[in-house]
Amino acid sequence: MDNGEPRWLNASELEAWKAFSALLIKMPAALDAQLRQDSGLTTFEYLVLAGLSEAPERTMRMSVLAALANGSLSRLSHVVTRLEKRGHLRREPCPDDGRYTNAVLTEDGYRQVVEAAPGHLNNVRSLVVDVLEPEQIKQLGEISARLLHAMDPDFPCPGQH
Amino acid sequence: MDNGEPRWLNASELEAWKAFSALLIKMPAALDAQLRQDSGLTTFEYLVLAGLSEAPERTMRMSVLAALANGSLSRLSHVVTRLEKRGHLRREPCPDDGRYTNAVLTEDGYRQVVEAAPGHLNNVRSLVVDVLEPEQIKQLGEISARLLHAMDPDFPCPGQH
DNA sequence: AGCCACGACTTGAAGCGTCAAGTCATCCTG
DNA sequence: CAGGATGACTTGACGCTTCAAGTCGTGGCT
Repeated sequence: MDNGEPRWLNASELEAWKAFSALLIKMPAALDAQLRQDSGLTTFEYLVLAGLSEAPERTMRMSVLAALANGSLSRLSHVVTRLEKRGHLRREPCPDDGRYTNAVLTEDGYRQVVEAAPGHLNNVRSLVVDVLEPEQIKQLGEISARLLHAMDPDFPCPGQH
Repeated sequence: MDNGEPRWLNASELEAWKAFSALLIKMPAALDAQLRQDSGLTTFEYLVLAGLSEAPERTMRMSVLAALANGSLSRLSHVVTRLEKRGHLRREPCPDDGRYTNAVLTEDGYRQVVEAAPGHLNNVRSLVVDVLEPEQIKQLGEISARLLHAMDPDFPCPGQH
């Protein structure tokens, strides 16, 4: 791992890293702020509801949903408890296998997503997509895929379509 | 704001956005995990200590430090309280103007940074810098600068050196 | 059948961040 | 030179995430 002298970043690497690391902090905050403001949802909650809204039967297993929203099962369980109290979804034991739990979006939860989605999309556009050149969007996609693959080899390797 | 029909993302925009948004969640978690594991520090705490270690007198005003670490003054105040309890730094009222508070890194805190820095640097290399082509690092820097500028016009406009 | 291991979730406590008030030193205005 | 007004912090409460146990079906082994 830590073999001998550390290799410091050169000037251009450092500049890129500083900007990128600031982005890693501020972009999620900006996305969260809009959703919180306009819909009273966190990004995580939005991902959960939006994920369910596109699933068959508007139903998904907890663990699948957790992966989709990039969070732990424990975190999801707490969030589902909150969303259940608000009436956006409900839990159901999986009929086929009692070890699994399904989350099911309610009508109320579906309305919530439909209401929140355009504002969120708009925000993604104005903060990211519409800010960059088409070329840069492609670059960002490739860079992101590479970095994800470096963190988790299960992530599809970039460079193969 | 929400003028008429929302414009959905096309396929390549969507792909890029999905990868990027996953990255926004997982990269900070991966950076935090290493620091937490190896040094018992959060990224924010590390930025605070590292910032102080490079400042003249190893001293910095709270509000400057907060900006440097991309966080609110309130958050910094809580963190400084914790770090003060651990002996990594101490508070001092600014001698020139009693409204300001300075944070001063202790010897103990300095050792902490010196110990943590190589592992963190190594992690930044293995998760980001060494994963990308030099060309991509440059692209990532430019993209990040643009996105930061879109969120906060005070951030130096990209394209002018 | 009965026992056990496993994996999917759930739960409670502890830690961290945010938000809204509150404190306090200095400046500014009359 | 009083009496706000301003701006830099501080504090406490609350909400969310994590971490470590705990619960509970199933499927495999004997």
